[in-house]
Amino acid sequence: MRIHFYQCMMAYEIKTAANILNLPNKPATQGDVAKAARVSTATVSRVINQPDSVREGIRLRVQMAITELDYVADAGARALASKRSRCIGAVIPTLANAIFADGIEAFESCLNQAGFSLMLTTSGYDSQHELTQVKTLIERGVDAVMLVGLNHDPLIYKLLQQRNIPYVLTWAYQRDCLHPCVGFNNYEAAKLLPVHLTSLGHQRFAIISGISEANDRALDRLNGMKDALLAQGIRLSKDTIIECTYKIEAGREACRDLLNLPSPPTAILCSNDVLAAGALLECQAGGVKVPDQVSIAGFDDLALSANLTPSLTTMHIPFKLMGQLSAQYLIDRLAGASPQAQQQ
Amino acid sequence: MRIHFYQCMMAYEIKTAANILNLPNKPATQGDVAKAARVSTATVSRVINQPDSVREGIRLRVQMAITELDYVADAGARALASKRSRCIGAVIPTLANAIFADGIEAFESCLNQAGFSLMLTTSGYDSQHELTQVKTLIERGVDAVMLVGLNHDPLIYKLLQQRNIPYVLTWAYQRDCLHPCVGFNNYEAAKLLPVHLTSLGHQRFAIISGISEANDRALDRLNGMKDALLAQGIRLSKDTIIECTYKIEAGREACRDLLNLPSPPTAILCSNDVLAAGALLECQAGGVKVPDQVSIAGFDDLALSANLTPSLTTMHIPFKLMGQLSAQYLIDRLAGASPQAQQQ
DNA sequence: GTTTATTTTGTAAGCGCTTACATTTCTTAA
DNA sequence: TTAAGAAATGTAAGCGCTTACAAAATAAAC
Repeated sequence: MRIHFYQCMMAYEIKTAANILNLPNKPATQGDVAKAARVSTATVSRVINQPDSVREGIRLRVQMAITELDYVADAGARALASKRSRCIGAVIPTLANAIFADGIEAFESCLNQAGFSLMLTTSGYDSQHELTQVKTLIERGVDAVMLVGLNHDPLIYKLLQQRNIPYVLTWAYQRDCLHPCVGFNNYEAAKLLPVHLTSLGHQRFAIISGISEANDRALDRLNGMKDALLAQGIRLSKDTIIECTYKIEAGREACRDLLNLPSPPTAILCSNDVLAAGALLECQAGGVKVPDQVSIAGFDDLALSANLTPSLTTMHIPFKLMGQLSAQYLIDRLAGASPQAQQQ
Repeated sequence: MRIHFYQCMMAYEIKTAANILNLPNKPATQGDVAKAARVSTATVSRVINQPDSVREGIRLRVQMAITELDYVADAGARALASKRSRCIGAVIPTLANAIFADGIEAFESCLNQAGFSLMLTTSGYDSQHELTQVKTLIERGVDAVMLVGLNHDPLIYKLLQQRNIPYVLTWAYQRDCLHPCVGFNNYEAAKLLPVHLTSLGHQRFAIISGISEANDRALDRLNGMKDALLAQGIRLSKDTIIECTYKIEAGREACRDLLNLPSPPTAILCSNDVLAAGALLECQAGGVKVPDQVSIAGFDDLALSANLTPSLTTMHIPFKLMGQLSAQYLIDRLAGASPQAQQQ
């Protein structure tokens, strides 16, 4: 049951004492600080950017003036003069999927610690929109870019390389990828699920996949599952492979369709945990016993998955780590290093 | 069951033909475009910022030159000269909670359509960290800021007002709030849940709440529930109110503790759906019948909630709308308007 | 106490854009 | 046709910072 309360309230433009106070003095500039501390602007700049190069007495004087005047450096001027915005852009398909939300959280946290800010955009799984978003990020002057997945409009690479903007692909990995990437091999990982389930004796399979067009991760997972089944001599008919959006309702619906087939599957492979959770919940709602009548496997290892009853068989993916490593790679690149590939 | 595959792979620094091509020509400037189109830089600027003020012939010539040269305006220079970064900052507690992820997605999408980019940071429910993040956003030169909840370090307001940076508080609403806010009244909304459940005849209640310290939404919800119960003559003992983090495991654990009480509750009120889902799943796992033995109510109306069996009683919250309205408010403010408060 | 090497600080030239203002070009009406 | 007004374009002055380079202050060596 769903209770509704206020839809949404707004309160705007309240006049407070504080609001009235804010009219006057425009923000202090570096010049103001310099004057107050009786030094040149160059010295103020040094105190901010390379404090060790300024003698202690003067440094303290400048820092005091900075505090005194509430000085905050102007980002635009700084970026213009230094050619660095200290912002890193990311384009992810959507925040609605927890795997991106978690990964981005770790990504942002790393950037933050290194003194960078995150500019975040979403593509909605649309590669043309992704291109637009990359262009926007470039216009905003980001120092580096993070993208999800391996397949992107070639123009994206061209634009980034032209401007010498470091980038990293993540959430996926391919040994011979032409671009720096951080992730794992979705195809190989997906092959493990059918192996596990056939070892339990299952013969009649079905797959609930994400939309494989324009989502290389979904496609790789789908192909991995299909190929692993083929290797066991199992070929899926068309009606046992359903593609749908990554929504729990979609997973339920797909599962319902599968269970209504003349000869329903005994094992349902899902290309992510949201779909798998949907399938599992549909079974519960429909009184279908899991895993007695049907086994369900997912992919991603969401927090939810372990807490369902029965808990979901799923493929664990280290999203946080991926976010951290991607961030670290870009940070290292911007620091002038050439990070070495490694496996963790 | 959880299957592990590769932890995480990385491939870096692959040399490709494309990589080698990118050495030369530094990006074109407005001056280059001006020269190519045989106009002044002012005209180029106008073509970009107020195309209608340039005659068609020249406009086309300039646009052609822009395309030809792959010209992208320098964000820093633009911000410096125009005093506008076209970036809006947001500080949210965490992306791990779907309600923020969804709201932010809508927020970003609105900003995007209006030509703004989102700079996103997280505070981890720590108000001092939130202050730091706001400072960082100011340093990055954001044009406006969005914050979650009503209670913030006063210094945050001071900093924003000093620099005349518009801001909006969201995810919460209070009639006499001194700051622009978009949201709903968590206290009043939370009062409705006990009302509903007492009307079903429940008498023994328990509450699973988020950490109320440093989270005004959680506190308001908790107080709303307690007060509504008190109004019905029901006073909760200390051991029937559990505060925990917004994690599904925490919800399960809390639920387990509650069910093990000498006189367990027949109704459990949870201050969000993640906790409620945890509680519900714990009951399922423990064979406790819902709603026969215990009723569970949540808050937020996550996609998951409607799909559990039985589905969760929950309070619907219009997160997307809140994100959209917050974005619109800030956009309007930046456009010079004084948006009028309204209720949707 | 000089002279020289070293470190610290100041000077000033941009960075690439926007925009007020001056100038030119085009309309329009007499 | 021409003068006046309107519209389009150009000129050039910043915006606030970083950073070569020059100058000054300090330390080291003689």
